Amino acid sequence: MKTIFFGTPVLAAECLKAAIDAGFDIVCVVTRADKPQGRGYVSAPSPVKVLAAENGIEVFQPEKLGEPQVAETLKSFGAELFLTAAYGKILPPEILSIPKKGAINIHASLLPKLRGPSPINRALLGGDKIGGVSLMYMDESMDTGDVILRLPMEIPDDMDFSKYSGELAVLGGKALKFLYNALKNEPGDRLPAEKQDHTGATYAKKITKEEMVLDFTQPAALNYNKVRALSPSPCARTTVAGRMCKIYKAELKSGRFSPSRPGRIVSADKNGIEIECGDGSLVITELRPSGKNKMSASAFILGNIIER
RNA sequence: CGCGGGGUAGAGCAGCUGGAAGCUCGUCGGGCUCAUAACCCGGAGGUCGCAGGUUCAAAUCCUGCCUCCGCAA
Repeated sequence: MKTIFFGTPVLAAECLKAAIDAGFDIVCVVTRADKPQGRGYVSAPSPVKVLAAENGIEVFQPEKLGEPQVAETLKSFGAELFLTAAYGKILPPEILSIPKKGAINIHASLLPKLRGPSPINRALLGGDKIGGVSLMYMDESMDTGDVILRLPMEIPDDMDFSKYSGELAVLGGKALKFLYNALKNEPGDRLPAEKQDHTGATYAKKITKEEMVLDFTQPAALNYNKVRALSPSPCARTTVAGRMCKIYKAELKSGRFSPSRPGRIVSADKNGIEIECGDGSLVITELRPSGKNKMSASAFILGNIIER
């Protein structure tokens, strides 16, 4: 089944791999144009592009999707299906209408919950107990199309971003496998899909820099969720001993303190750096000071003076 | 040429206005104690990222390189 794949970041690359494994004949990969990024401002290919190159798949990197040439180029591949995963752009109607089997998006939430760019982070930030992936037909707005399949999974309290993404990638692989078989056995072009309940929709907007900073006047649980939702990237931050640090791991500790002073360092020892929050406290166990490597809290304490 | 901070003992750091390599933890040996992640005494462990240069003398100044990281996108 000739398919064109759209995607850019790491997660999309994992989906692409899963799609290849599932049996889709990926004839072309569309990904964002290389742009200068990272330290030194060097132009780097997207993870999807790298993977495509490894598999000998043609890569197409249009600047603007609206231009007629783009649609022409996409048509020239004669693909029956478009598959997207975190491509980052809304496809215009003239492109959506090209493949006869439709354009299907894989999204990391149980739609209509958490539509938008950061469903994974938001699920953890919100302390959701259930998450998953959805397959849907794309329409002209963000994640609002008819849903083909939802695969749910439980989210344990101690799950962090990297773990959750990993598990979602596995689920996504299963979803794609299902999709491949379903399309193969489908006499028509479209699979059965149900409309979303738009009244129950929530939106997972991007994480802002302000949100990454821990706020110790807030309950410890909230800060804990922040740490795990953003680890290992982009990472929750705060200043410890006067240094900006990324916080990779932390533990939750409930309890009350009589002279309530949020942000106070309760203790700093081998077990970590315990900081009082609005309700309970947060024990930082793994962090990275700016300009340094990741280290355990106990190591950090050895060379830094911690004032209570 | 986007901006910036590092690379010193197993770990985390100080020293960097040039002149005997240090701190905390760990580790090893011994001691104390009913006992201890406690305390006391003692020891081992470092080509100061690499390569040049300046100097009587460089971890410390200069040049190049390697490498790790933060910001911004």
